Formats: sequence, structure tokens, C-alpha cells
Amino acid sequence: MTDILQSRAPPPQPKNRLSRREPAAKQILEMLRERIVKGDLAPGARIVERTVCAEMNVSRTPLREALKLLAIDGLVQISQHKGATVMPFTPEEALQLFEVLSGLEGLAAELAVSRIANATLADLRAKHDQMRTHFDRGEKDAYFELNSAIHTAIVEAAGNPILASTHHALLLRAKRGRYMAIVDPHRWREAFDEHEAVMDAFAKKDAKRAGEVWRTHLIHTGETVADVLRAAMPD
Amino acid sequence: MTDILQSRAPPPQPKNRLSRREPAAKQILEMLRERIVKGDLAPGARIVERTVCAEMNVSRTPLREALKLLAIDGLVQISQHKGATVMPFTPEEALQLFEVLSGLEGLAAELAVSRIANATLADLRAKHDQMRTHFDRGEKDAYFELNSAIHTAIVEAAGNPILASTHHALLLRAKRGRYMAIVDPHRWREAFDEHEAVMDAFAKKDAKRAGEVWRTHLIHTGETVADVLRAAMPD
DNA sequence: AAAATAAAAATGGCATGCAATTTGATTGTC
DNA sequence: GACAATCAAATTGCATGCCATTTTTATTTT
Repeated sequence: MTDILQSRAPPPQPKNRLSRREPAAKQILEMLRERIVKGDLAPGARIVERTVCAEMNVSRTPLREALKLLAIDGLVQISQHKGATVMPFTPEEALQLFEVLSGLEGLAAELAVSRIANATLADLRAKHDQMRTHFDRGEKDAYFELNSAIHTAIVEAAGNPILASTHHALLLRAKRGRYMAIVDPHRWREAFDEHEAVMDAFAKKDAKRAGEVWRTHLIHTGETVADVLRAAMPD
Repeated sequence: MTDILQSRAPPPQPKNRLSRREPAAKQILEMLRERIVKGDLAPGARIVERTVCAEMNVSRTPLREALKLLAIDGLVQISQHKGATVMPFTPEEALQLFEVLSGLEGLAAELAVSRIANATLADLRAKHDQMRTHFDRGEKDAYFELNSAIHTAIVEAAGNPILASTHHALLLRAKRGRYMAIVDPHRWREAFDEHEAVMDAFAKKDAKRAGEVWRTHLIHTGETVADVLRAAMPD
């Protein structure tokens, strides 16, 4: 490791490193987050400071900062003197996560109905229609992309920044499920129907119904993810 | 302030400092949090690193860590190269905060109705009855104490740790309103009635109604806090 | 007085080193 | 072989020091 440290002093123009484009801490954070979310780092895996420091060629300071933020996000677990490990993602946690998301997004939908601007609603509808196309063609990736965008759009349409940020934080954790969720056709249709129902409620300005439908949608999604996780888990 | 620094070198046995009972960062965090929540540090006030470092006799490292955590909590604002300032607490923010809390606690109430254990429910009722006594006697402090306990108890009865921690984080911010909220008698009665209504819904195992009542209660509380803030603000 | 400029003070973002604590592995003992 | 004692590796929580930026503040200059 001393080699690594030496290798950046001797060079005439030390322009390399990680490049100072972005703070090292942020780069580490994003790198680790992505690897965790994508399942690249297995749940329960230890994250040894020295190792990562050496790999990324940074000191402990930014790494530890990143780890603490990830711990707050619920992606890693830091236990005293045992270091950081990748937080396991269990079916139970998925259910809990989506349960909270249902409360948040259900509220968002309810509020959005009366607060959304016409132009934004039109935009939302456009997204939905485009998503329908992908649904019809069975294009999962494109569908998911728009699906996420729609969920976020509804939350933002509620016009409550605190709601939006709280939602964002939880969604980050929930994304861990996405990469495993190979949707079963029947559930896919059901999910899409729920999206249609919400769009319908928006069109009719039926706030209460929008909220109810959306809450249900989120709960169902949670159950689906939990099922997938259960199926994917050996024990 | 240099006096403070000097005063710890000369002594023979430097046993003081902050005492190493708890991590310095945590002590600073709690100290700052309390002072902000209680309004001891005025909204918008700058928090100068060096000054606080000198006062608390710690280095910048733990202080900056504490500030970052407070920023995540939404109690301080950190702008590039301008440092940390105490986040203002506006009527708008209060409304937003309680709006989100209504989503969270409303969900909690709904879930709790079916998940709460009998013993816990009995405990909850006991708390409520005791609170009624304080209400009748007009004992604000004791009332508020139990009021908080009841809200938290309902959230915990939902049996969802993620919901509980999300709620906890937001409640921390909302507490800033508590210390200014000199309740108007009419609103106080209304609030208490809402508590009664929830207890009633719990008794009848009417989840939906519990959720509705509780959501309304939180929204009303938000409006009350916002009113107080508006009244308390000169501009 | 307004504007331009220079000097000082803060902040951001690290790297490095250290003492205290804890965990784990190694070794020695009964 | 179970159990205790020991020792090395890790981790935590800081302190300290750098250095580049960016305000802020003071000082000059129009």
C-alpha cells in the first residue's frame, strides 16, 4: 500500500488521482451505493476500510464519511468495532419499506390531484401513455424507467419538498429490489392496471380514490418484491 | 476564547475536557440540536466552526461531522464556503412537515389497529386516560408529555421499524414548533377530541377510521403550529 | 462616495498519526 | 480437547496540519 501512496508523489505533474472532478467522498459514496444496490456487493459482506482505501486510493476520512451516509440510508450496517457490512435485504424489510412508501406516495397522490398543474398533468399522462406502449411490447427496461419517473413525478406534483426528500431516501433503499424483480406477467398487468386507475382518478380529480389506489399499488409492489426475494433466497 | 484554550493546559491533571464518557461528536450534536430546537440559537444564525471548536474544546473533525448530521436532519443549512447556519423554521415548513407526518402517522394508526397487542392497547388507553386528567386540569406540560408518548406509541404499535425511524427523524424537526405552541383553548379541545376519536376507533378495531382521524389530527396540528409561527413572526 | 484591490478569515476536503478499545487468532495450560 | 491467557490486526474517534477556494473585511484608488 505504501507503493500506492508513493506512486502519486514522485510524478512530475500529479494530475491523476481520481481526478478532482468531484469530491472523493462523493465518488466513493456513489460507487459503493451502486455496487450495493446492484447486488454486486453481497448482503452481509464486510467492507474493510483499509482495503477500500487502497483500492480507491483515498484516505479513511472520505471513506468513513461515505460509510456513515450509507448507514443512514440503510444500505450498510455499522456495528461497533466490527466495521461496516452490507445490510441484508430481506423480504420483511421489503414489505416494511413499501409499506412506508405506500403511506408517503398515497399521500402524495392525494395531494397531487388538487395541486398538480395542468401542464404537469399532461406530461404525466404522456409518460403513462408511453409506458403503456412499452407494456404492450413487453419492454421491461423501458417500462421500469418510465414507471420510476411516474412515481417520482406524482410525488413531486404534491409540491411538498419534505415529502419528496423523504420519499427519495426510501426509494433508494427500495431500488435494491428492482434488480431482482423479474416480473411475473400476471402481476405486471395488475400493476399496470393500477397505474391506469390512478391516471383515471387524476383525470376525474378524485383525490381520495387516487390516494387509495396508489397506496394499494405500493403495497402490492412490496408483496411482489418480497415474494421474489423469498424465492431467490436459499434459506 | 483563547482563555478557554489556555485554561486546560496549565492544570496538573487534565481530567476534565468533555469527559470521554461519550464521543465528542455525539455530545456536540446533541448540544447543538437542543439549542436549535429550543430556539436558543436563532434561525439564520451562523455557526462558526472555530468559535464552537474553541467553546467545546474539540477539533474541527467531530464538529463538522455533527454539522453534517444536523444538515441531514434539516436543522442546519450548509452552503458552500458560507458555512452552517441555523435553518429557519417557517410556517410553510411546519405545514409541509406535518403533512408528511400525517401520511406516516395515519398509516401507522391504520396498521396499529390490527397489529397492536392487547396489553399495548391497554397501556395506550391508560396513557390516554391520564392525559385526559391533565387536559381537565389544564396542565399543559404534562399533557404534552403524554401527547408525545401517545403519538410515538401508536407509531411503534404499527410494528414497522422503518416507519418508526422515518417518523422519528421528522418528529425531531417538528419539535421546534412545540416550544412556541401556546395552545389556544379551542384548538386544545379539538385536538383532545381527535385523540378520543382515535381511541374509539382503536376500541372498535376500525382501522380505516383510525387512519382518517389521525391524519386529520396531524394536519390540524400542522395548521396550528403554522398559525403560531405566523403570529410569532414580525415580518 | 463608489469602485477596485489587497489582505485576512472561513470553509471544504482531504491525509496522516495516535491512543484506546475490541475482536480474533495463537499459544500455552490443565 | 476444553479453556484461559496472550498478542496481533482492525476499528473507532479524534487531533492536527495542508492547501485550494471562496467569502469577508480592510485598504486604496479613482
